[in-house]
Amino acid sequence: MARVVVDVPLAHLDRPFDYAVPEEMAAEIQAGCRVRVRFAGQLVDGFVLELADTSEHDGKLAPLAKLVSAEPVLTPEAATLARAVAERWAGTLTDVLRLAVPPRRAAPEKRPAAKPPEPPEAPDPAGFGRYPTGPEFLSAVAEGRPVHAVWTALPGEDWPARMAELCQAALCGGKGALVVVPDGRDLDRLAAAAGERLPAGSFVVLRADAAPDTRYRRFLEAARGSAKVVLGTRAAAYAPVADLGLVAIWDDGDDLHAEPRAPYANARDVLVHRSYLAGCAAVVAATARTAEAALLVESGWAHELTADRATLRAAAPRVQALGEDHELARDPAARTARLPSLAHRVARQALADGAPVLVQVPRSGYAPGLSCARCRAPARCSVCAGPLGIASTPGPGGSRVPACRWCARPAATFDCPHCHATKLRASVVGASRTAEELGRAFPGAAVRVSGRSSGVLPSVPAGPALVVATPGAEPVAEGGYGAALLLDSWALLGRADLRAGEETLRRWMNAAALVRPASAGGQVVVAADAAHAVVQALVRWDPAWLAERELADRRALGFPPATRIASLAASPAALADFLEALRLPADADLLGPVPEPARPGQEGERERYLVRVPRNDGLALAHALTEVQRVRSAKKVAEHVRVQLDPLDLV
DNA sequence: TAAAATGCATGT
DNA sequence: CATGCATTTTAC
Repeated sequence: MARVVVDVPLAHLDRPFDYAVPEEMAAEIQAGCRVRVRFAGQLVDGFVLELADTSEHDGKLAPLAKLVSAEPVLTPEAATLARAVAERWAGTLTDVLRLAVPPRRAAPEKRPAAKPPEPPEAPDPAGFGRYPTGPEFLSAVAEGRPVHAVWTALPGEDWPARMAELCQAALCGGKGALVVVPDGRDLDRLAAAAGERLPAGSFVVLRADAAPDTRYRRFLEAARGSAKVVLGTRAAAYAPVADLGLVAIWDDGDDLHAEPRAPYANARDVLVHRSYLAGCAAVVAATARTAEAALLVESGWAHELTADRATLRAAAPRVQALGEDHELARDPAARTARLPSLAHRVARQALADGAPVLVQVPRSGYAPGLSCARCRAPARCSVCAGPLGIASTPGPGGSRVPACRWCARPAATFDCPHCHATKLRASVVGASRTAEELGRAFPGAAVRVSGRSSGVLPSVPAGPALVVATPGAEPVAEGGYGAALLLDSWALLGRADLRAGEETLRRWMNAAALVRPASAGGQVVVAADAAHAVVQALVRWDPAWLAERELADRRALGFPPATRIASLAASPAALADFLEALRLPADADLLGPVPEPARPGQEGERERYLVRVPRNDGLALAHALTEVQRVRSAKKVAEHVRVQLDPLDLV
């Protein structure tokens, strides 16, 4: 008898069904195999969850229609994890399994399983030598102890190397390891570092954009245990890893870690839960720190893996806020680019030292620019002459106040210096336009652009050049940047988002971490008001302080991670019906409804409710939501209600 | 897409 | 109120 999870999307059928195992399959079949079964008349795909002698079902069992493959691709550990994720995020096991197991390909299965390479030597503890508890942590991982850390990487840290050393520690102790990073570029760096430290064939790289055969082949190498280290992007959080000893995530605040498909689980939370199920070590790592990571520390689940202040001072660049320096550069060339004088001085000095300069600018489209409605000249800040822009999302009260993208000062009124018109119009100013302007401010300097539209550069060589990049697309500079100008203060003011402060510091620090230490002349200029807490956190290089503050603020406001919030989105009628059936936990608050912005492919009015419960009632809330989805699915209600737990876009 | 359950018109 | 046929529902 085989217990099978069938690939149907209906919530009320999200449970195992028992099938008889025909004689001819009995020898080959095992838990984790793909099968096809006749289900309500149709042939559907499924996975064998387990083989058992007796069935709870009291009708007669239908036989399995086909054993698709004898390869056990859904390991018991992955099945348990997927079930837990479905439960916690009020989704179905089937939805999670679609992320967890890549589509089958016949060719890679024919290749014989390779023998796992011999374990490597223990890693050099010097890599983590700058963190007081680093070498100790590394040996705990090697000994297979379930230690948990929030690792705050030093600026300039070669984090791929450190992650590879953690994997090396797990391997030398006979264990496997799993590291999840936000994007393909980070994965390339991590894979290169792993290649230098881990035996050939001991690790695989799982990426969503790989060819289907490649993807399945690498997945099989992990499932068969021939590669005991898995490096990948968010879906790799579910990858099978033999003898899992360590899970790790890099830059947990990056929203690429949030899965956009149901049930919308976040890679950090999946890995934290996985480390609990597997009883293994866990590392939540970043240059900055999220409120969620701060809670892991505060609750005692993780200890801090951080350097002391003296080490930090030696590694960090000098950071200055634009502050009261409103003065435009005296240099005539700089005046045409209208760069604040401090930023201009710092950049010029770095270029003169023969070093590249990083300029972080807002993502185009994220914040459209503004120009004079009459003469179409770009609108400038009256204080620092930076470009004016308008928030892509309305601020508090629904207002859309134009503000400076460099110094973040709001521009309540506009008086065009050329034609004295007072009306503004939207215009698109991308990174390339900024690059052009900057090129004129620094004649002779090479200008390179790295962004989504122009292409993301993985790295730039040493030598004087201006490197204009959007957040998350900053190339690594050989030898480090001499300076960085952070002109993306937009996120601070332009977003009413709950995570705006934390996200701003994350972007700034990820860019500033690529700059040389102050002792080697490294300088950072941030175009924002020095009085702001986020700016202070950057100047003092104290991400833990800001994260604790953020956590306290969210506790005061009743937002995650201090609470758990579910978002329910659908038409008003469907929501009324859903809420009618919903049996909320006792301490739940219902907030809303608010209008939901229309999305492509959706018609009709949509709105959204939020349901808030104390953190400890999160599972009870998820269960209540799942129950309603089951009832609606069984009643064949046509309209789907989108349920998201702890969504990132809370306001 | 197969079997079972249910609905419904028809004839006694 | 059986009977036969069509439609809907179930789901192993």
